[in-house]
Amino acid sequence: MSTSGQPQFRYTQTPSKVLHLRNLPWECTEEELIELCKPFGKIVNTKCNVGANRNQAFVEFADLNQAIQMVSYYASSSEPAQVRGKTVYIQYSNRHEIVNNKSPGDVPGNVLLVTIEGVEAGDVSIDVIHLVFSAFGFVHKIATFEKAAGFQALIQFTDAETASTARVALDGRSIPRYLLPEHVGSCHLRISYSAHTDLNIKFQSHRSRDYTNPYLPVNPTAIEGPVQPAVGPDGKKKEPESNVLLASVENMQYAVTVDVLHTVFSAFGTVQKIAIFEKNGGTQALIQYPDIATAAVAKETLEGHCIYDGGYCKLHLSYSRHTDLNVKAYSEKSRDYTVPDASLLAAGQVSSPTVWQNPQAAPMYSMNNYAAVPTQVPAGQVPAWDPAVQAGAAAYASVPGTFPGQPYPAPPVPTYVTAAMPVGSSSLSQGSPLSPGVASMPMTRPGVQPNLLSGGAPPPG
DNA sequence: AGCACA
Repeated sequence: MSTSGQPQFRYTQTPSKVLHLRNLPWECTEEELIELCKPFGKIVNTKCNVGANRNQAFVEFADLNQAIQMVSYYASSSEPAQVRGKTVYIQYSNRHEIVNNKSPGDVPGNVLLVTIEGVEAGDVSIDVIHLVFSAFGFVHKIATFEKAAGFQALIQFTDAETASTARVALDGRSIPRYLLPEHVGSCHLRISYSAHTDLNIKFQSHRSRDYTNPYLPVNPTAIEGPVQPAVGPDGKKKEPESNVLLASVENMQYAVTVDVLHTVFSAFGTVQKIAIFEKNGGTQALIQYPDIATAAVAKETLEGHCIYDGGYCKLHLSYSRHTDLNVKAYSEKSRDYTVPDASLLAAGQVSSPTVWQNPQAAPMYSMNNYAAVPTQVPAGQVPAWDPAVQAGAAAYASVPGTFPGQPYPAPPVPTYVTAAMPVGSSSLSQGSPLSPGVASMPMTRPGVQPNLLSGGAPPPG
């Protein structure tokens, strides 16, 4: 029994720089946590929304005495520690440092990632989002998209302070009912920070806005409506043509790289951009041509054909909804051949480990949100053929413009297969012919000759 | 209201 008047705890009471806080409101943000604790000392780390109910948190002070100050203060205070009116219980943690803190979404920035729970994309208009967030400061840009996590929006403010204010005020709150369709029940906002600092908005559309640039063109495809209008004149379902092709790769026994795709699709004209991504367990790619006509020819010619003999890497092509991909100029999974000094980029980025950004941000854009969002291709494995990539990159520096509008191509032969490479028939050979590294790159087994488009025309010669 | 994550 106790006669000391001090509360007895089942858990250790050894003082620690780290305090364990319980009974927090589940909406409690790091900012609120810091507000509560910083009068007692310098906070070097936090971890909030911990536990099944997300109602616990840890705060680490720079100095043990500061933690003791806080515990002592509230031990004798008549006013309990409170967050949002809830009494918060504070004790020493049984650990002495916070480890593994700070998921990327906790790192403050001027762009917020807002997840709107319990709604579909059509339920909350971009204007409503704009209205709600404009209460805290000038909203520069908004990009919205749908992910497995739900309907999400990136909101760009002027600075991290404004973003933080909005986050503190709105995280865990709901958009007012009168701004929503009647059928929407609750719609809580979950807000974290994005790693982005400046969104790349290409069009004003139902899914993205740039309020700093009223003259930004309206996207003719995006304005049509939510998803896939795709009805032909006869009322039959028909995907609208596009200069961007969506390729899905079936039976992918061999690596289908940006370089391979570039070689294959360049047979029909200038390939401007390529992005590779995973979807539903399969590999897909977006290939951007300058115009629909070129894309149409490529689509008709390549559909159902295989990149390699033996039925490997069979291509299925459709038109993408995108018209202009927003991809990294040079990454493992994407290429922008319209960037003038792609070779410099390549040289710089291939050797730079900082190419990959915030891994948490990546999944949100990794599927097919290339149009409205600064694309981050998910960090993949280091390619086994990395040296070949660099060799290939060198070759590609001369690629833009090397197929000047060649509208109806020669039969697509495997330009990267040494035996079949139409040297001299393509300006690819000028100055920097495809290196042996590129030529052999797709081969994972020496016994199998990549033979583009089996069933197509035989290679010349 | 009672100790994270790997």
